[in-house]
Amino acid sequence: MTELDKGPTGRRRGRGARERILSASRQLFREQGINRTGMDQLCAAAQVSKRTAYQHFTGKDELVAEYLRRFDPSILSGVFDRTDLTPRERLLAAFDIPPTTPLCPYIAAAVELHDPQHPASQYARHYKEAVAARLADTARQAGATDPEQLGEQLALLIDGAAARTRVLNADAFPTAAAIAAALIDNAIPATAGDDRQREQAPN
Amino acid sequence: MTELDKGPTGRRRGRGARERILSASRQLFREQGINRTGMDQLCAAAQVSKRTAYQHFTGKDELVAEYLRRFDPSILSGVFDRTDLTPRERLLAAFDIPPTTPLCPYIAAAVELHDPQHPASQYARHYKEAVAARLADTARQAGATDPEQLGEQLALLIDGAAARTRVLNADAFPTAAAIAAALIDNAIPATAGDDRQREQAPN
DNA sequence: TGTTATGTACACCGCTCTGTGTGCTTACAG
DNA sequence: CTGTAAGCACACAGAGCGGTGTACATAACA
Repeated sequence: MTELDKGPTGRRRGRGARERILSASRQLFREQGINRTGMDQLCAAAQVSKRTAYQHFTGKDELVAEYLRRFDPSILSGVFDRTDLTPRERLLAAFDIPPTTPLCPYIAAAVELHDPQHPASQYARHYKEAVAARLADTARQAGATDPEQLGEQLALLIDGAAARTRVLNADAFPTAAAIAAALIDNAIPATAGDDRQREQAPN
Repeated sequence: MTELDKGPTGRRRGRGARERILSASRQLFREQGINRTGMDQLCAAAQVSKRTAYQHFTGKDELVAEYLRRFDPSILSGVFDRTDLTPRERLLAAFDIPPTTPLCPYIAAAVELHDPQHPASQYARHYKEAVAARLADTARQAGATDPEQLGEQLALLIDGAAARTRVLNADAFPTAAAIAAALIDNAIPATAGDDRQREQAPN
């Protein structure tokens, strides 16, 4: 129901099937999981004939991979580009996830597909590595003594919060953010960076 | 091939079907995932007729729940009972997982089943809460100022390492252990506990 | 106008899945 | 030896799955 109803030319059906399919994927794969969402149901939700879907994607596997590739915008990468925040604040902002996000789709895909060679699994791996790299970059800007290590640590915290949120059905990101604050303060020398003028994290 | 071959009376087939089924579950659910393991395949591996399987379990859902319930022994709970270790060492020992363990089956089940109401999902939730509680207990023995918080933090690290190991296909537990060491040292006052005589973790 | 790319409708294939029905065999206890 | 509980073999139902074939409709552009 979000942007399912306007193709590139404003028509409700007709041209723009690919975008409607991907939009429906984002909704259904998250709500029901990948394996529990059939192509029939997905096509019905996208108001697209099954035949058309298979003209845009060679199979469900390719659709799933493309679904993951289209995910990133503004979920995390937006955080790193916020120039209104100091590097340290940007690192912490990565833990301010909207509670609407049920589970990191990359972890979900890797677990559901259960095949490390699946295109979507490979993309999930690359994405996670890219996030860790961006965290490391930001850690470097914040003056961390070992930015790569801090980036990897923060990435692990994000994934832990995502997994735990899913299993426990309760938001685990505040806990992760508290750990992150402690790690960041430990990793940045007292005189480094440009934003050490904030108080010690409450932990 | 582990203990598939000896029922309660030592017979290879015949009496003891239930245990063979659960044993095969442990193997196949971990190797292939729950959804990708059919009852036919599972019964074949257990050398049990399908009819017998459905006389022991009302359905696959119940089997999956029982599979999870039978898992805990010695995977983590063994760590907490090791009296040869100091409390602090026990907390860290939780991160020394054998590399044979592909992914925490509780996270895997929660993601694969995708239904928080599923009996197995509920058990996974309870189990994760129990582990956090035991970590908190041990943290209290180690003299932590806020044991509940430390327990929750360490539990999150374990789950993060498990999830990240799965997605990246690379062991993330060393990273988690390093964070854990830092958190533990931060959370235990300098004079508390009985084992502060160890060197600073290399981080 | 006509051509072409795009999308539709719908039946259909082969496969796998969970779960049953039925009748037969075996192991063990009394 | 015999009764009974446990297990076995095997076919089958009913549904859902991913994916295809065919014939038709429409939108965009020349």
